[in-house]
Amino acid sequence: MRMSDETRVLRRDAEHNRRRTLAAAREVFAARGLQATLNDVAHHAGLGVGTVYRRFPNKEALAEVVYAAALDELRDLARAALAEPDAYMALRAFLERALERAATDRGLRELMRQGTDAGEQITRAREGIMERCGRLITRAKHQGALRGDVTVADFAPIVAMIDAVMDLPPAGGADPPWRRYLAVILDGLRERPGP
Amino acid sequence: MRMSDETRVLRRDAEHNRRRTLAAAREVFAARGLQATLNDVAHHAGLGVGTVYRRFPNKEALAEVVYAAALDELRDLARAALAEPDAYMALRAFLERALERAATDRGLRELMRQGTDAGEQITRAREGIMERCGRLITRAKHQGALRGDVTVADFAPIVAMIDAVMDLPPAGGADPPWRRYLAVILDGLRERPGP
DNA sequence: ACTAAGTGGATATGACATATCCGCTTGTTC
DNA sequence: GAACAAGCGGATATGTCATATCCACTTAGT
Repeated sequence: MRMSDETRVLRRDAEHNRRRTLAAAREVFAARGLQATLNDVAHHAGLGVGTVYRRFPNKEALAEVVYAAALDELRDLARAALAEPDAYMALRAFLERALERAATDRGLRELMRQGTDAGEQITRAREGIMERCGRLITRAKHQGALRGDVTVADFAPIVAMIDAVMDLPPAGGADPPWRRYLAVILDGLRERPGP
Repeated sequence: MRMSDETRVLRRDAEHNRRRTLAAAREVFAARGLQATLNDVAHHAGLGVGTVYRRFPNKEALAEVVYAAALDELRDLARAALAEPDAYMALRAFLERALERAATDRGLRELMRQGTDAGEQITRAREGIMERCGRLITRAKHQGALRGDVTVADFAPIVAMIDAVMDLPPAGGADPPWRRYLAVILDGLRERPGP
């Protein structure tokens, strides 16, 4: 009985190059987004294109390996947020952390944005995140912290809006503008004491 | 003395096709954005590619003719807003109208977004809009309607954020979601009575 | 009827990404 | 240390796509 292709033990140099490929992919995707080519990744890793294609059938498969863990982390973050007593503060903290992670990684952002094509694992992680954030929102409403008209459907648009503004450079020495806009939006969605 | 090329009188059929080209360009750019090809435009107009290239040297020139008037209108709208007594309400009304116009026209949106390449006239119109909105914002602050930390620099990001969310379909029979998000953001930037 | 102007669309051009192929090198095994 | 499977590199085939031109043919205007 022979091992399946996926788990076959690689020759030492091959394993080394696989790691180099993944590290390079992380950097390149983070800096230039998923539209970077496998040639870019290969050269950034100091390898030939053929070497990369020997390990990964195409860019999507590589991206899946690179980002599966990252998305799982975010999902765990969302799960942890559900344990907090104050749902509004938990949601806010989660968004800040998740977006902070996204701020330094164009590829991650593109993956979160696009509903389609991303692989099985990625899709499942994203659904997990959505589901938990939905529950956070519902609880925050019941706790009277969010306006009654806020729903899960607002989650993706909020992320999209901040995403649109994420590349703005931090003015002066302060932190980047997107944090302020996130605060504005979340603030705008708070329940206000009636007049 | 002969007329310059720009104002030369076209043969009747040529003039007719020029108009058809412009009309087709308006529709195609509005629906698919500026990345639509001149081939698309030509065929949508029922013309050959060559015919379009005879009148317009390239896509940018065509886009300039198509959108110069539209941007001038927006600039006039901004100018009119400056005449209103309540600067905050004027700004809000202007944004609603301008974005409403943009909502039905991808090409217009792309033109407003990209700082670069757009032609002379377009650039000037956009600068005119920015300048007037800057003054509106300043006045709204002095009138105590906007928070002290709001500046002209917030204008482009606000537009970008709404733009990111503009293609969301109107849920149910209501009006499109971007209006609500614009309201949320503007509301979040209002000066609040101290605690 | 003559001709300058206009027309269509096949096609040249050039950019670019994906993926493969194969002669050569290297790690591993016995 | 020989033999060989595994791995490597990168030139190149392939495919896609947008831009822009060219020229044989048609038509408006006089």
